[in-house]
Amino acid sequence: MSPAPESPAASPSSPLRLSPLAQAFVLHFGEMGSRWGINRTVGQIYAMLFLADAPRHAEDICEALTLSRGSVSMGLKELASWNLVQLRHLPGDRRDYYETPRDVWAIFRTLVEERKKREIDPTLSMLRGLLIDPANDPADRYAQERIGAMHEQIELLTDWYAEMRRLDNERLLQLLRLGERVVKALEFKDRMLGRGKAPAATENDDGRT
Amino acid sequence: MSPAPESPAASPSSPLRLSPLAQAFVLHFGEMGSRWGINRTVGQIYAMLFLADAPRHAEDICEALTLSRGSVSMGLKELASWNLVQLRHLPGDRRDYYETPRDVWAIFRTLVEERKKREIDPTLSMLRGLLIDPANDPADRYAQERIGAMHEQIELLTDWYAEMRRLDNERLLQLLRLGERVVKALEFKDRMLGRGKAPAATENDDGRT
DNA sequence: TAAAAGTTTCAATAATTATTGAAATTTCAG
DNA sequence: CTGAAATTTCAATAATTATTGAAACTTTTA
Repeated sequence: MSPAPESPAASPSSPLRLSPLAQAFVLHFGEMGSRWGINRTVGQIYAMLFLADAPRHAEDICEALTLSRGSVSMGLKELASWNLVQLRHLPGDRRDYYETPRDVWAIFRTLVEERKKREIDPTLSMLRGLLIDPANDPADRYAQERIGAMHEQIELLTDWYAEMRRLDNERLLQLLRLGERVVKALEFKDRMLGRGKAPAATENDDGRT
Repeated sequence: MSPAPESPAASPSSPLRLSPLAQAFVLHFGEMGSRWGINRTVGQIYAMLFLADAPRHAEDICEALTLSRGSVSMGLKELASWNLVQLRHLPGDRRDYYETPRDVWAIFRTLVEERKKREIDPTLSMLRGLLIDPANDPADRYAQERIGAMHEQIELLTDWYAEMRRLDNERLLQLLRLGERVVKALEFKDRMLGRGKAPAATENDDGRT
């Protein structure tokens, strides 16, 4: 038994302490948070819920991560806005319980979708706006070309993404596993069409002229 | 004419003022910076260089964006660490000039590569570390399963990415344009193999039980 | 309808991150 | 070498963002 002298009969069933494994996982997510565009609190809450074998309520989270009630509430709100947590209710308990989707594919899809919404879509519409602006100064020809090229590229990618999004998990998996063979097929087709393109190994990318 | 009473003969050839088009573009990149994990200064410097029809030196950037010399130096250093700017030199001028790669595909590749390095690789090795840790408490069985699932998924994606990275621009383009047809082929193959999977349209994703 | 149990908000404050500009450093021509 | 022209560093400060916790709010039950 661990002789932890904490409020003895405080919470009937909550696992106040995280295992060392969970602890390490949670801390990493907290640290990475800033690189992923979320804050430490949000990263930790997500990590904890991801590992939990059952939905958790806010008080559980406060205790396990030693965060204030307010922080947890805001963190959960943010995770909800990312569609990364779902609300659950237990019979005979009116507290809000939270869990993360258990399907890692679903999580991945959600992340990509949300990042697209926040990081790409606004830029895409800004670019469109600039390109159709009637106040087109011919002196800006070069800049307009550059903006057009950027717009075209992003649109190509988002169109492809829209296509891929329609696939279910199983087909997406098939496609990923096909990876190498898709490349081979393209190279073959290319050769058949007579284009003598080189094998395109790890491209020489250094800055020399 | 705009009667801007600024140092009349200050810099001989530098285009101090950005056009309204460039201005809008630069401001947007500054604002989006925080969502992309860079700061406003860095976003603005990149945007300005992206639109420039020739390499620019630091002083140019200071004037065009009204930033301090120090900020610009640090911003350029950061962009260099992302491989998003290249150093250039003009004959008879010992100042450092900077430009962005003009190929939008190269930029895209660089961005993906760098984000992977910073946002995914560290997590992947952390997960590996946790999974092979000899101090495996059997009580953590569920958490270990979850961590394993996450690791597997990320590895699947990074392996696929490694495959795709080997393609040259032209083949990547082909692949993107193929998008829809790849899906069709998979669906067809599936049907031939007797699996009666439904058409898998925009998945029903709402949180109801 | 009131009390209880829970959740959210938000102003204050802590912590972090960005920016400046003066000083140190580097580079190169003479 | 020396001095001028450029770049970089870094301590100070400004700006932003995260976190807390008390008060306001909501929902449910008695």
